[in-house]
Amino acid sequence: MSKSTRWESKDNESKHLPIYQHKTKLVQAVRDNTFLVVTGETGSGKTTQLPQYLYQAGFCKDGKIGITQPRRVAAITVAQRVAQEMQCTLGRDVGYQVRFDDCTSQDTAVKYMTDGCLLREILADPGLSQYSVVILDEVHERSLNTDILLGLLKKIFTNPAKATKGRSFPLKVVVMSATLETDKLSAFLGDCLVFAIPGRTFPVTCTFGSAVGPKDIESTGYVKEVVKMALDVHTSEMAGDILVFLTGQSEIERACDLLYEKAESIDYRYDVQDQTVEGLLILPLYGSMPTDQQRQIFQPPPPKIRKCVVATNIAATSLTINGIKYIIDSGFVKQLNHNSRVGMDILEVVPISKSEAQQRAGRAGRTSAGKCFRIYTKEFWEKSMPEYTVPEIQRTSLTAVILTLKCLGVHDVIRFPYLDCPEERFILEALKQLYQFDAIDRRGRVTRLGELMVEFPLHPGLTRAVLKAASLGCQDLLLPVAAMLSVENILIRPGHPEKQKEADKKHRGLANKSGSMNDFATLLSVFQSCKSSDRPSVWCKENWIHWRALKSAFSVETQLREILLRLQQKRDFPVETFDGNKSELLRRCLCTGYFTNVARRSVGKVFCTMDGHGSMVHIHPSSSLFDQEAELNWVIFHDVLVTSRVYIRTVCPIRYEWVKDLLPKLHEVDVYELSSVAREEVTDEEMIKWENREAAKRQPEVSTEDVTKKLEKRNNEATVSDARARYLQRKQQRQQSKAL
DNA sequence: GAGCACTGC
Repeated sequence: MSKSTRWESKDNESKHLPIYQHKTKLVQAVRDNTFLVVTGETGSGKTTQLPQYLYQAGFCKDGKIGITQPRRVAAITVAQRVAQEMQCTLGRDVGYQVRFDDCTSQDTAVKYMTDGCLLREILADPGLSQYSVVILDEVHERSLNTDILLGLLKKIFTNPAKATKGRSFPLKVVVMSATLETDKLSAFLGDCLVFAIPGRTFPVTCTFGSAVGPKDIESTGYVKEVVKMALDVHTSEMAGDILVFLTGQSEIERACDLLYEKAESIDYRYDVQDQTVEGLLILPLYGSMPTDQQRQIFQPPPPKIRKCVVATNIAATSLTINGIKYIIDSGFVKQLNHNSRVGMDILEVVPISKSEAQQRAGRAGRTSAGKCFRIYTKEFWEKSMPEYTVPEIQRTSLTAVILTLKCLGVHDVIRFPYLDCPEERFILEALKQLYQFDAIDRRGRVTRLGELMVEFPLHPGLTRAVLKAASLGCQDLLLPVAAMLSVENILIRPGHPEKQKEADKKHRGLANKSGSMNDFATLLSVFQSCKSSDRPSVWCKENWIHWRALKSAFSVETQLREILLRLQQKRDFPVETFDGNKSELLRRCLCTGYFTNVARRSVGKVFCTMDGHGSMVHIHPSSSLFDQEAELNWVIFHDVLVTSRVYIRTVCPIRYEWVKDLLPKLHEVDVYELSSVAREEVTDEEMIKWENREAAKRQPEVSTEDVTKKLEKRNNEATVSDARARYLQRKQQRQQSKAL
């Protein structure tokens, strides 16, 4: 008996899914078209069923079916469910692949994976020769990797030679999305067929409030307002759990405190149609919360108790809580925006988009009809909320992505088919940075170093430092540091002042233990101390270190080490010797990747960045260099944090001589010249002309003193001061509301 | 003198 008939005969609930009646037509549509857009809201069954239909229809005869997801858990859980439905062992016919966890085999025909994994696969096999069907799921979420995949798949078919290279059967591409902007998707893919499948969710009625209007974008009054609304719902609505959307940990904790206070003072004994609600169970939920505490959220509440979860956006897509009937929407979210004018990422509280508001509301209609209470006015909805969230590709630093594209042979990264084009200056900034890191040459072609760099799942600067260390034979110094910098924050700083003091003291102890006033060295020391400890989790607890984060740093370090080993086994891996002072080795390696993040002491405690923006920055108080006056004139830093000031974090003192030869590179390239190079293959003659012109333009040697002075004159760009001003305003409001 | 959401390789 063939496998497919075995599955066909299996009568289960999948036959009752909305997608089931469209099975034949859907399979035919995939057969007849190269591109197909499938839309359907949650509950349509498209993610679990379509791959099975295609399998049964024989699409796996020549190749695999690959389905991408933006999140790891989704890839894993969906694969588990499909394996169960197909009655096969997970990892055989049906499997999944995510970072650190490859559950596939030679036989795997239906493979769920994260979008990042497929992107990595394309790097090794640009024609995706192993696949007969590629399905991109959750495309409406517009994750960076999914957007890039979408462009790459479109591009494959604009070049028929590439599309058929290495394969004897056609590649089919299915793009799955919620019913948003489907016309745009179809148009992008050459007006391809759109197949709509009805969803299976329950209606959610939405009401607007009166608390937050268009003028209140800067207000923090919404914390109080959501609390009031939650209590209203609790005392006047039928049984069913509440989910409140706020923006961050501290707000959530404040809201929970207020809820406890107020809930005790009201009479919440209430009867509605025999369903008695006697109490309220208040649960915070945010990403950095310990995992076991997060698990509590999923427990059904005790009888006659109503659950009220106060969460960040983590509850919008990543975690699904059963039994939610009421949503309270603050209308705000914390969003990381890259600003190319100042070369900084700024985390800001902004109004959500209308589509995001609908997504939040939808969380109330998964098991029965629900209600969504928006605390903002209809006017706020109309005037302050954008239609759609700006896709990640338009608000993030593109350095790593552009390198990936270049390595895939996409020379013209400006005219690459983006569903939504990033601003040109974002692309130019990325090119400039890649040039500064020697990942591409002046003609925009990937260098040998760039080819090595693309293999690492790290920021290119950090990768460059790792590669430098590897060529000097001291990778053991850099690999742990790179791993520690690419996981969640390692040092825990609790909310209570007493515990804060204790944690700070421990952290200062760890910094001193590392022997040098250097935050990177502290990270290395923490990594090594914990690794050699008998009971690492206990050690972490004692030292206020985030054990979950450190564990993932261990995995990252192992992965980086494996990648490096693989690259070193190839023939021409660079080897260098170091004739300086051994104690400087770590810092010297860091300089090769962080010379774009150099700051020089200006006046007093103020430092000035040397990246061409000349931003005024302060050392963050969590740094071991905070308040260290002596001899500290030049530093490199890992990142920037804009709050009440512009702070640099994870800092390390350096000597000017170490970056002297690298710094001119920061001012060498005119991005607009680079843009013309980016657009087209340039002939040798043109290149020579261009280089001559550049050389003529290049100014005579300028001393760094002059550069600094010039830069200090310029204020930080408006966006940074705006962000600071908004931050200060919020802070002031918080203090006022506390005083009241 | 400290106020950072979420996701991914």
